[in-house]
Amino acid sequence: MSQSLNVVGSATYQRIKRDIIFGELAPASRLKLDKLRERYGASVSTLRETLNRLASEGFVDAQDQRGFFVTPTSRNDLIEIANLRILLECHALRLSVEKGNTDWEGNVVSAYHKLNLIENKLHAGDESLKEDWKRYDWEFHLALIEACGSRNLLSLHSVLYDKYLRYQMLVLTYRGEDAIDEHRDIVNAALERDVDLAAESLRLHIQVGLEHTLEVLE
Amino acid sequence: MSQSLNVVGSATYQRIKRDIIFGELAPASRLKLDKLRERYGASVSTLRETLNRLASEGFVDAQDQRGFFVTPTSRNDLIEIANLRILLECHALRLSVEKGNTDWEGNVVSAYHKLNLIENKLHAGDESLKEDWKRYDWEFHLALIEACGSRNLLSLHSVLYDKYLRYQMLVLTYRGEDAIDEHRDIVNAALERDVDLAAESLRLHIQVGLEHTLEVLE
DNA sequence: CAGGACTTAAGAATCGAATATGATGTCATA
DNA sequence: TATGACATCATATTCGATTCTTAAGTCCTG
Repeated sequence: MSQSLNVVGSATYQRIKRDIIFGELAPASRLKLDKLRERYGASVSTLRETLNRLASEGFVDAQDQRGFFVTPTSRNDLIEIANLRILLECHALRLSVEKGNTDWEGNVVSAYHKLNLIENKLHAGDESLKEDWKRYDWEFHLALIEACGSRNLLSLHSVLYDKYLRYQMLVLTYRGEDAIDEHRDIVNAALERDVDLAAESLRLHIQVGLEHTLEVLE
Repeated sequence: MSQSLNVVGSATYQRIKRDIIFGELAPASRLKLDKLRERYGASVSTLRETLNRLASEGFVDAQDQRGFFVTPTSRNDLIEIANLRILLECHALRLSVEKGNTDWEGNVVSAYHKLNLIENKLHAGDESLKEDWKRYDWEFHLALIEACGSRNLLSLHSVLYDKYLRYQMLVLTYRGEDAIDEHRDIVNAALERDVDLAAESLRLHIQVGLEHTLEVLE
């Protein structure tokens, strides 16, 4: 979303955020400025800008005079995140399906196609594609709701998506054919402009994903 | 919400945010680091931390190599904000009305009572109470949804509330008896545990407020 | 007069040093 | 031995100076 686009700054922002989402910076672990300076090659000031930003998005915990920590994970937090994602994403999908024009349909079909290719490969056992899968899944879900007409809604949603993604990355398992089927159901309903069915399919998709993640999560 | 509580930092954060919401830093105006340093007595680094934070909350626009600007306002943005507030706050209210215990009821009654006192004074023409009114209105709306059981939801909501508030402050007018009545309807329905009616009353309250603001806005 | 290259000034981005704070360990005293 | 004062250290916070980028003039040339 709204990049604070400079050179060192936005680069470290991207990298730290990515490392948190992909679990390379473990939940609840401490983020010492000096260590981060080594690791990311940026000065304390730049790092602090980044960390403050991530703190307000909820990926980092800022504690008074005690520094920064990766936001801890919990089952309860995951449930909250998933439910909020359902609330926002289904709402956005409804609007999008109502308003979407030809370009929107094209983007949805294209994103779905690309996601499908990757998912079939993943299903065939190629584990090296996790990073790609993440990108295509994101682009698919985004394409679906992009015609909702609310920048603010899309912006809130993107943060939620990333938070949810962190939990998925934590458990690391791929759901396989089920996810493929669910995606298909959503696309079909969306393209047929069946608002209710599309929203319900999406809700189910997230719900099932949540349950799956909760199960695997220790 | 989640304070990055230090001394200089959090103080300037609070002050700048307040100044944006209350219109003392006008929409779309440029935020030069030097000027801000004079005005808030903090160094560039500290200011940049603050501004980055406000940027990720959406109160400030950060443009690559061109600095910071107060996020501009627009009718369309206002509409988006109001609709999102309806979506999140009504959802939270439903949960809260379902789950709220005795303490919750007590807080709601208390917050409502205090808001009522202020609103009657405002209605009687005492304009000096704007800052107080803001606080009590916030505490009222928060009390209602506080038992929703989702920290994440409350956190998203609080940002939205503030964004909406900025528009209210922009038009400066007080809606009078109508608002008083609307608040009463919400409380009554909430205390009677009529989930649907409470949510609908709240939706109406925000909707009417939106239309009022849109009308006055230029 | 129009358009482009050069110069200059304003301001943003970045940095490492200086300061302040909280955590930890040590010692004296009851 | 338990407790509290004190010193020490690790680390967060804050700052102003330095470097880099962009925007605005200015001048030269066709």
